[in-house]
Amino acid sequence: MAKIYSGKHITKKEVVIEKAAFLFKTKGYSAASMRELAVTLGIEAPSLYNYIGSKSELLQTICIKMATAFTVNLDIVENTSKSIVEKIETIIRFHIQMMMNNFNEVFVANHEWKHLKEPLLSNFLNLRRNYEKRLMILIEAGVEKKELKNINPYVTVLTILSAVRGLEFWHGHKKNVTQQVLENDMVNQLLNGIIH
Amino acid sequence: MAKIYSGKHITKKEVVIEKAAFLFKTKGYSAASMRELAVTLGIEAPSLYNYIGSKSELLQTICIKMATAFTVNLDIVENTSKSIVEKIETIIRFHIQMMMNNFNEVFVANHEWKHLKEPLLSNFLNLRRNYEKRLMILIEAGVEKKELKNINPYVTVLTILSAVRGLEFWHGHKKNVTQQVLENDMVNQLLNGIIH
DNA sequence: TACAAAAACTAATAATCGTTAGTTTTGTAA
DNA sequence: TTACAAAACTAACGATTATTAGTTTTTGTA
Repeated sequence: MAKIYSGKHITKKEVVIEKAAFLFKTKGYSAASMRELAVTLGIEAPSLYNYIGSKSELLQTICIKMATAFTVNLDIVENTSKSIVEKIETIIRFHIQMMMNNFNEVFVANHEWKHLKEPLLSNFLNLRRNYEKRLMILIEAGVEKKELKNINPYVTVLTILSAVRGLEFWHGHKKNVTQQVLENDMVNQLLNGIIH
Repeated sequence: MAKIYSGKHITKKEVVIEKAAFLFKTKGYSAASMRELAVTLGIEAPSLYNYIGSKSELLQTICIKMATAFTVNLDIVENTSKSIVEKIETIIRFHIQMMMNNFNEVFVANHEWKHLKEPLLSNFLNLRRNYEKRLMILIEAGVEKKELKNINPYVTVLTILSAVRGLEFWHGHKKNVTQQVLENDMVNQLLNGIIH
């Protein structure tokens, strides 16, 4: 049993997924070839099929894994006794941390989901829609309790998710700002604005 | 001279670019085929080359056109006598309007630029970097004049641009919110925050 | 050391890609 | 009506794609 990689209980299939995420992020799903993926693993392309079923299965795994991670976190946050504002802040910080620690996979889920095949495409979009809906309900509750201004919940969710998603650009400019400053300032701008 | 389309002084090449932008947005640059583009124009693929030089030329045209549009707008805003906050608001609103009126092309420039070939890739990235830098200088001036809080200019620019970019998701949910509400609420959240 | 399974390989498939060459059709202007 | 150019066509190219089949090598275990 030749191992292409060995370390910290990680299965070989997981290594393939990891490298695939990097490749899909870098070149885009369609432009990324199985031959190129194989090279990064030091094997020939057909050998990949000892670990995976198909190229699109790789994309599926990545996308569903990320969607599930965010959903699970939301489950947890919803069941805490924090204030609405604190809950929102917690969620924003989770997004930022996911962006830091699972950059490639988050990026792929954000950018390449459109290449998913049915029925997984619908599956993924449903997960995302439900997630957004639950965030909107949270915002609405905040408005009701006067914790938040009387703003449109949809626009608010859209703005928050988009801003956080934009951290993909920061990834190339880490020198400019530390992660702590970034996290705090972004949370601050989204919750408190920038005007003095 | 058979015309594939005729209307409002638009050249045939411009129609090709328009349809290409839609296709690149929908399927992604790599997954979009010239044969498919040709079908949307009612011609065969080789006939496209009567109007354009190559597939990648189409992407180039779209990306540079958008980058230039934003730069030109910034030139104009910088030379007005508005306050810093007003300038930022004007820029945000321009981004939102571009997202509305040139959705396909803005989307492509935002998502598919990585498939540009050198030296146009560097060219495009330079335009974008310069744009961001000028926005940062604007923010810094705002902090200096005490118009803005003492926030990190880089994070602020990142947050604003990302939030505005996220309007691509709104495009599929127009029913939920009118453009006016969206524009006002987003400007408001970015400048004033959401906390009461 | 022998055996079985895991994991690599080579060779080849059918499909699709952007693009070129060469030819025919179409439309306009003289 | 004739002539020319624009714009369409068909046929085909070489390259690349994901994937399969079949075979050999490697590896862990008995």
